[in-house]
Amino acid sequence: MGRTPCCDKANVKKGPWSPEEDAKLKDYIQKYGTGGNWIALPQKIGIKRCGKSCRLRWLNYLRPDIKHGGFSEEEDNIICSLYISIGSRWSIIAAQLPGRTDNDIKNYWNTKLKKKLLGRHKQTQASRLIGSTTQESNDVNGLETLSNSAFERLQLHMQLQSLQNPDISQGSSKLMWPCKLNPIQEKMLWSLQLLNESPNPLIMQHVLTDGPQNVELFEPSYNHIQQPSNMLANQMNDSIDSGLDCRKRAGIEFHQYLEFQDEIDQFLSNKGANFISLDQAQTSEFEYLNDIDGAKDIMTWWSNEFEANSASSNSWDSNGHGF
DNA sequence: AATTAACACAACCGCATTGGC
DNA sequence: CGCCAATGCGGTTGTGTTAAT
Repeated sequence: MGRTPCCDKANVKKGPWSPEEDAKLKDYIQKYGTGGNWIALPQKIGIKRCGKSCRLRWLNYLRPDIKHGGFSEEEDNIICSLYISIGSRWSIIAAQLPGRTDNDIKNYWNTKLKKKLLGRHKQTQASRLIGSTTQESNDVNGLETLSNSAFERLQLHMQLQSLQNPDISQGSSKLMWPCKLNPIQEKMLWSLQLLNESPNPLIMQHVLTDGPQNVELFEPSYNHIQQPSNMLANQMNDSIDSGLDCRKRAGIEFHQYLEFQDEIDQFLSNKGANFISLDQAQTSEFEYLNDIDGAKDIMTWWSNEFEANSASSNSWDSNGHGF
């Protein structure tokens, strides 16, 4: 049973490509092209490789005009902007960066850029909670497990906003979400948490007590959704509910959350990059992303700020640019 | 100098999508 | 319209290199 393999695994070489294999593949494709059939290509060339492997090697390494490493600041900005807008659609992001491959950008994001933009912030959040209660510390750990593309995008978005309005992020007693979230962010949190199989109880408390009235701003499309009660939020303090139980008790169907996700994706697509005309009603919330240059300016400043602060590990905290 | 940890990048895997029949 | 092979794509793993101890 199961899937039929694309090639005879037993007679196929795996692992790093040798210079000879590279030369054979490159020469053949440059002379004759792929012939529209990657599966048959290895046999024609006389190398013991899977067709998919040949395709990957060509696209990611051997193809002419491929750039490796040395990402410029402008490329960083584009990657960040697009990641916030569309998430981990690496092929689309790569299409905006001539000479870059999706694999290269993905690796660059996962190993460098993400850490640069998110990793340090998480560390900052955790350090702020030193001295907090055990329950609160557990909540931070829970937040780590929450990390996914959408959540990272939300974090990036919030960070950009807090840079835009640093005053907003100060002076609140909220533990994890000290800044006032704009309605779409509230909605994203609400949606993400309820979709999550293991929602973070602290965030749930926030979104269930503070979120609903903000979410209502986005009506009428969600008038049909019964708002979760504050009692439910209190219960989250006592025990960690599964996301499914929570959804069930909130009286919300799964497809309604998917609508949330779609709307959020659509919203971010409209606001993050300047590819689609802006929705007038929501423009004021994301004016700083209305043009790509504005986003670039912020990202450039942010990147410089990070570099300037990276020498001393504590200085970042004192700047008040966090949540 | 040896060992271990962290990092960067190449390559693989398997699911989703596409297109021909 | 459904089936199936080829291709595309994103997540994950493997491997080589460098830094730290």
